[in-house]
Formats: sequence, C-alpha cells, structure tokens
Amino acid sequence: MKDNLELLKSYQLKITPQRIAIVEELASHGHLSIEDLYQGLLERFPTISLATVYKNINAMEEKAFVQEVKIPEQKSKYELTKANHAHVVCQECKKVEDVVVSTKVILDEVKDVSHYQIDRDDLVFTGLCPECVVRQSA
Amino acid sequence: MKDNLELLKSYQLKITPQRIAIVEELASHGHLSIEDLYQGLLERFPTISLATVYKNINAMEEKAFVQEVKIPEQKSKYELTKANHAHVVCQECKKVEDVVVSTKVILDEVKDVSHYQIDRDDLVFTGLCPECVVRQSA
DNA sequence: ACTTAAAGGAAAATAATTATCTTCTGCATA
DNA sequence: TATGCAGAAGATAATTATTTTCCTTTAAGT
Repeated sequence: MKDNLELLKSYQLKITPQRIAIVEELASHGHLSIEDLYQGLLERFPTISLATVYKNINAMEEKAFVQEVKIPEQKSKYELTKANHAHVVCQECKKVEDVVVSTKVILDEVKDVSHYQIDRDDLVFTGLCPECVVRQSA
Repeated sequence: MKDNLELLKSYQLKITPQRIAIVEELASHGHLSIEDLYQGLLERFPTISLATVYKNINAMEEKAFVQEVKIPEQKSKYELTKANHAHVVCQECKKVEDVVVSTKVILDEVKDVSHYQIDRDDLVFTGLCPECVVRQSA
C-alpha cells in the first residue's frame, strides 16, 4: 500500500503510523465506524487513544480525504473519498457496499422540481443483500 | 389541527399536550432537530424536559409516525411520516425541503447492479436554494 | 542533526442520549 | 361520571459519544 503514503501527502496530512493504519483499514474494509476503526487499530497500536481516531478522521474529512456516510438506523461510517457513488445497505447483516449508478435522470428531475442548484447527492438504498435474501427464504 | 389527534391515536400513541405540540411543530416547520423541537416547545411548556422530547420522538419513530432524516454536516432532523420522497438541502441557509421525484429508473439500476432487494431509499441532494443562488451571485 | 509545527496519548470537559424514579394524567371501563 | 391503571411527564442521574486540553513525542524541512 505504498500509494497511501503519497495519497496522504497529497492531502497535506502529515504521515504517521496511526494515519497509515487508518487508511489501510479503510482501504481494506471499505466502510467503518469510529468504533470499528478504534477496535481495528487497537490490535496494532495497543496504546492508541480514541481521541486520536476522532482527531484524525476529522482532519481527513476536513481535507476531503475521507467522507462520512450517514446510514439509517446505524452509526456513521467513513470511507476513503472516491468517485461519486451511491450506497446499498443490508438491513439484515448491516453490510454497506458502493454502487455506481447513473444519477443524471434523477438529478435533472430534482433540479427541475426544486429549482435548487445541486452540488452533491447522498443516496442510500436499504434492503437485503443477495446472501440474506436466500437466508430469509430458507 | 384536529387531524393530528386522530393521527396520533391511530398510531397507538397516547395523546398528551406535549405530543400534540410536537406534531404541530413538525407539521408547521417540516424538518426539525431535537434541539429545534425542544426550543420550540419550551415556549409553550416552560417546564418541559429535554428527555420528554427524546422519549416522544423515539416512541413516534418506533411507531413509524415520524422519521429521522440524516443530512450531511447537520444534526438529524425529524419529519412526520408521509409518502416516500427525497430531500433537498441548502448548504447556505441550511433549509431542508421535500421533493417528489420518480425513483423507478434509479431503483431499477441499483437493483440490477447490486443484486440487492431494495425496500427503502434515502436520497438527499445538497446545493443552493433559489434564494441563496441569487444572493451568491449578487 | 536541529528546529518546529503538528500529532499522539491520557484525561478532563462537553454534548448527546438513555435510564430511573416519582408524580401525574389520558382513557378504558364500571 | 367516577375510578383504576398503564403509560407519560419531569427531574435527575447515569451512560455514551465526541471534543478539547495539556503535555510529550515525532515527522519532515533546513
């Protein structure tokens, strides 16, 4: 994961072992809550402070390096900023995944109906993932 | 607002002056945070407890009478449950409004791409409301 | 290597939410 | 209409979540 170092640098964030670990956690797990991150990092840094996680996530959000994802009925998750995308959430196993869908049609309609100038969209679709669908019907 | 009484009853929520007030606040203001509600109710019930607001909102959410709306960079807002709709948020004046848009196209695409069974969608579009657009360019 | 601004860690301070307990009240029923 | 009770309100304490402070350590430029 050498890229992560470059990536952090390019966002003007000082590179520290804790920050590298946060990025690696996010890169490998995708969507994590503050508590998830803290638990994950504790294994590598037994003395890490919860405040460090908060401070870093806030700093990274500040620099738009990570983004908060607000999900119904769940605590916020964080992900590395990437190309705009929507999220699907499984209400059964709680997993969160990215989905790339075309938003042009709905965006046009929203602009048309609301007369707002839209700069950002946060789309969360909740339901059952394929695995939990079969589990349900079983 | 006589309907509100019937409405509360139909959701098996005991009718109290505080609850009527909460419903009226939500009905007239649309989207309110816990704090907004508390401040609003304080004028009518100088002794109301913040815990009462929390307990009632939770009870109402439980019964699906109200719904939480999670908005980027803001504290959660609550609204009376109504026909499914999306939200537009002005990043300048912070106002939140409902927008009714067709979700069929995007829903189909999400289902197609993710293979999830989708039961719910939470769509939030952020930008500038018409008033703030003109204010910006002025 | 040396310097310094910034990051980490521990703990305290705030904020947000929930729980507990007592008193009060909506409302079903006699 | 009177009465009993489940559930609601209010006050407060207890939890939980998040942010800030303060001091020590460290990344990174010179």
